[in-house]
Amino acid sequence: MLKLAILGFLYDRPLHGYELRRHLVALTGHIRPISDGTLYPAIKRLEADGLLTRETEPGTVAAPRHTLHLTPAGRAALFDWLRAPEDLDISDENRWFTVLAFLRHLDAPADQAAVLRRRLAFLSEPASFFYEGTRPLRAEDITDPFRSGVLLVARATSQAEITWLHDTLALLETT
Amino acid sequence: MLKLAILGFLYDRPLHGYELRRHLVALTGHIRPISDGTLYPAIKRLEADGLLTRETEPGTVAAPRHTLHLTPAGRAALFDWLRAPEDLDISDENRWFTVLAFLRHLDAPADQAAVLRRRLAFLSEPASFFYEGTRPLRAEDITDPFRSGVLLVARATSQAEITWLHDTLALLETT
DNA sequence: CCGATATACCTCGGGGTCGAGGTATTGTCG
DNA sequence: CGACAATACCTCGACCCCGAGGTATATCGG
Repeated sequence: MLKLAILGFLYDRPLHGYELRRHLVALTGHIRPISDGTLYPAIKRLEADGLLTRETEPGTVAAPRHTLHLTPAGRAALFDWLRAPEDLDISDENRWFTVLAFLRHLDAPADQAAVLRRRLAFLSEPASFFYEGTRPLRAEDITDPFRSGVLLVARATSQAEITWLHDTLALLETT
Repeated sequence: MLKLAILGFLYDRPLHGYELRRHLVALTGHIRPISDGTLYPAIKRLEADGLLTRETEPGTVAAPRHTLHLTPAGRAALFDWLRAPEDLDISDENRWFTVLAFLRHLDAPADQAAVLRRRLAFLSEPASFFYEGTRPLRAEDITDPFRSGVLLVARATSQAEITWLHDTLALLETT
């Protein structure tokens, strides 16, 4: 997740940790803040896996900076992930948004469309949120205003996204 | 998160682990599946903290069941959490939905309204998802269809939820 | 009566995340 | 000139989650 967001940002241009952090904060930070204790070990792991290299430059503003460059293996890992996201990347909105943020890096519109279709399939599945004993509750049966809020918002979200998915899939097919 | 969902479900009625699991799967399982290796240790932790007790009953259908009962301390912990959710519970949609699923357990409408207002404040904050170098990008500046999809869906979601929040807050004030 | 399935629970290792804390440099304001 | 903020990076322990695997009982079809 974090791992792939890092690769995605570095694909555009080499960054040093602090800049990378700003990008990550913009992408998901308002939802779920990202701490140094998460970011720097993640960078180390990626370096250890050979997906990126660090080049130390004398600090232009402050302490010496480690500019991070994606390796060919790093680019390959990014493409692999984008072509075949895990189920969690499809179902969890936060992760899904991260996939979308970098999906343009895939060059084949057919590959992009395939990913969008997986999300569409997921959103089209009926989901029941609540149970009364063993019986799943329908939206109409729920009297609690907060729980019906959950259903209302969830449905509005899927509707908006399904519409967008159809539009974008149509657009990809004309390409 | 999981912890509080467990307390929330047990508040309604005592359940054994397997039933609890079904409830949890219905609530968030289609987004993010919950594994045994997560659930049972969580139950153990709650028991160790004195928030629930386990009563072993001879299995009615299969293996002996451990029926889980909320203790007074468990009920108190649930109320504390609902009255003052963490920032992450407010900002992360998955967690927020869990808060909403159990918010009816608070008996004071003023307390419920205060929680809804925190979510409203969060959704009203302007958020920029993407940067070009150091400059935050506006929705109009984004040409990538996938990234503009992120913005479009995010905006549709907040709009729907803001409307619902206003309606529900009005409803709570008449009570 | 055998195997499959559903019920029901548990452990363990690997791995990721977090917050708290630490180090060091440069620029800015009073 | 001294304090402070911003830049820039790093470590550590605590904690939580996950998947893989294991145990055991009841029921039902063939």
